[in-house]
Amino acid sequence: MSHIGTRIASIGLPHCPDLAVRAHGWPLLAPFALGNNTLDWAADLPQGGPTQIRMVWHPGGLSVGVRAIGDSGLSDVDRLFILTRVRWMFRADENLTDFWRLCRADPLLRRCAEARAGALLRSATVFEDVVKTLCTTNCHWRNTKSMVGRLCTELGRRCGDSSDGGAQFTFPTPEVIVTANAAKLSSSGLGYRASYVQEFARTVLDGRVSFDEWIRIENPLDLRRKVMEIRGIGPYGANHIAMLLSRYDFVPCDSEVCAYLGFPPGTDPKKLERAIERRYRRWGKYAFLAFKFERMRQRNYRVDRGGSLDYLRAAAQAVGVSPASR
DNA sequence: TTCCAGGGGTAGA
DNA sequence: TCTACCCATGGA
Repeated sequence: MSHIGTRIASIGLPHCPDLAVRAHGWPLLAPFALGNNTLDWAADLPQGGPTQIRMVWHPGGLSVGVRAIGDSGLSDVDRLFILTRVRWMFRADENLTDFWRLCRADPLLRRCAEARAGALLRSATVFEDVVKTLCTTNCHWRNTKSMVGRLCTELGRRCGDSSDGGAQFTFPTPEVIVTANAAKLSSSGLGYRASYVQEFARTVLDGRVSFDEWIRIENPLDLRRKVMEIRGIGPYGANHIAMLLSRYDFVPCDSEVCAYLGFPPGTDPKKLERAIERRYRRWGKYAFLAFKFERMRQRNYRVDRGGSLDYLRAAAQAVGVSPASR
């Protein structure tokens, strides 16, 4: 394991970073490596190139320490790059006070407000989050982890070893994905999704997709429509991407949601959508967060099926439940 | 071997 | 707008 290197900054947050990391599965995907209250990120710095960045926090604390692992001196440009990305990942500018106000009036989610839960970690770029979302469709979560991991090891740049001892690779840029051999991309586990990923990278490079424009869209329905213009992104994917862009109006209807609401597998998605709309109507633009944290209270909830119970312990306890005992 | 998963595209009615 | 069929993959 590399030693801890340059201290970059401490970023204050309006919400709990520990819960932002532990409340969902995103930090388990490359180019992240989750440690004990640490998250390593394989960053591709504009001037310094591949560099491991370590984010550190205390459970219950409201700040994230940021360090660059190794001895390489960082330029001002790289420092600014790192801080901007880390602030984005941890949603440092997000205001969840309205969500917490609703939580305080709710017997189930009252503790979310006390614990300052609600923020969910996202990737360093919107591009990366869209590609990862494409990798969640029609496959097991373990397959998603494998797909994203192989995408990084085969097309990313090697950074060094993470806290768990494994090599870390950066997430491939749109340029690299566009020029990658299509057959190789497919055989790296993406399967039929390879053409979707490659086509998306192409639209990003030629400017047909503008993430700044997505972020500026006010009406969540318009954002949904815009995102669904990407081939491979349907209603589930669009809702998921909207959530990553801090628009929580819609719940991504997947097999988990279906099971949670007590519907049999294969239930008509429109029927599911209506059920969700009825159930979370009073949460308005925070419907997804209400669903997310309500589900976390479920006794057998697991952020990462097949993963460690320790991973979700802090999050589950913070919102008022004992960890799953399966 | 078969089934299924954090779905979605397409053709045809 | 709805339905049927197809799409790779990998673990159980």
